[in-house]
Amino acid sequence: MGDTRSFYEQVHQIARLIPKGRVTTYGAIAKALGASRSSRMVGTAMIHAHDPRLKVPAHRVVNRNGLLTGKHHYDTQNQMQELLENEGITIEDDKVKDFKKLFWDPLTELLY
DNA sequence: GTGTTGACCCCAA
DNA sequence: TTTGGGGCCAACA
Repeated sequence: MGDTRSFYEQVHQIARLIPKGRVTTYGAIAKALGASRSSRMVGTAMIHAHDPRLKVPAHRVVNRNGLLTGKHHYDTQNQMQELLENEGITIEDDKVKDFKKLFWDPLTELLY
């Protein structure tokens, strides 16, 4: 409300809060911003987040099934997977193993 | 002001 | 189980 920052910038701020070794979803970020129907925009915001100066862990954002839908936007086919595995996450078939356990919901985990 | 584009999501069959 | 179609809306041309 009355926020003049771009939607992308707001998405980036939330994404920076995702703990190492955890993941969240496009939809969850959208919901946390009060724009639950704008999940596609969250994905678009991740394309802009590719700039390392922004320090946005875009690899920790996956779709609602734990699928690595954004992997094609990285330099190599398995870079996203490697980044996650470096944080202790196991990937099977382009999906996050134990997704439910590793899922970090900005709404329930942030404000309590 | 209009049209197009998506790193999505939901639901029906 | 897997597909396919419709809806969504911020940003950009």
